[in-house]
Amino acid sequence: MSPTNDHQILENQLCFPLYAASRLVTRLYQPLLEQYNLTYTQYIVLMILWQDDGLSVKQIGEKSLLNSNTLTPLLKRMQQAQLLERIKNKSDERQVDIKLTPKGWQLKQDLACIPQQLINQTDYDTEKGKQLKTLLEQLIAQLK
Amino acid sequence: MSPTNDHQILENQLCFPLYAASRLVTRLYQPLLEQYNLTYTQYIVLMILWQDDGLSVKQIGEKSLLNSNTLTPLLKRMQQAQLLERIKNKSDERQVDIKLTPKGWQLKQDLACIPQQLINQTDYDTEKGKQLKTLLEQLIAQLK
DNA sequence: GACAATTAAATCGTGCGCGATATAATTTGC
DNA sequence: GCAAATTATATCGCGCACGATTTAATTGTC
Repeated sequence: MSPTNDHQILENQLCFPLYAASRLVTRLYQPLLEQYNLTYTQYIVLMILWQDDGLSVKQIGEKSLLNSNTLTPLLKRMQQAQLLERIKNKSDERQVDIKLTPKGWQLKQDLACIPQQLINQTDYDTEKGKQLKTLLEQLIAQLK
Repeated sequence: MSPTNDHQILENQLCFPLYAASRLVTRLYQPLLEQYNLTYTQYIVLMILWQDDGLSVKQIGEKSLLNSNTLTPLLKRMQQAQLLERIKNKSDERQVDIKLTPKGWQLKQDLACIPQQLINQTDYDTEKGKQLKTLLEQLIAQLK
């Protein structure tokens, strides 16, 4: 039994609530997304593409903060599910551009209700949500 | 292209910064923990045990918000690494109690510097950190 | 005290995450 | 123009996460 450092106590760490909250929120999404055979990470990628279709794997990685070792298999699964196409870029053949299929676009409508549904379901204070989002974005900016 | 709902934009969602920040912080820990052959989740479990040795798998699950399907294999790996022992509880044989080995306790000293090291490394504003922690804990309490 | 219900871990299958490395295409330097 | 460096994906291996199910022990009910 060594002397206890204040920082070593779980309750004093920022990292644990971050980790726990992230998982809890993902769990909240999961049952809603499951109806469309989507995972949470696939949903993130869809949101990126709905806003900016045709991005390359690298560009999706920059927005999602995921690398090809996660994205390549994930995008292949989404291609299998006919949500998107993977197209070699003509002018730079190293690059693979991702284009949503009609089915991928359809999901944008199908899932439109999800965010509001979660807000209602949890009735988490909107003001606190905004504060939390701002603080998280500052942290991300610093770590990225 | 369907009408864009404000909530469907990645930038307006709370869930994404939460997910991204959590991964970024884990990445920050990873190289430091790797020196001791630990993963981030194993580190969480160690912190729980340093504070409360001898807890059952269920109790560790309550504190970490992880279930046996994650904890059982993780604890077995930690047992393999001789960080802890898994002991059948005499008075209730369904229960497995987890006791740290000397090597598991030793890590408490070895890793004592990590939290401060990360604080220095990122020089993230302490006041913001506290605010963020409070907001996250409120969110967790609501979702748990 | 037998038997149904409950509880604690373990097991199984799938999909991330990510460090490390490989492969192939493009760019740079000379 | 060609070899070296760089860049974009892909591949590999391992360890989470977690829903669903199984197994074994305990508790509750009559």
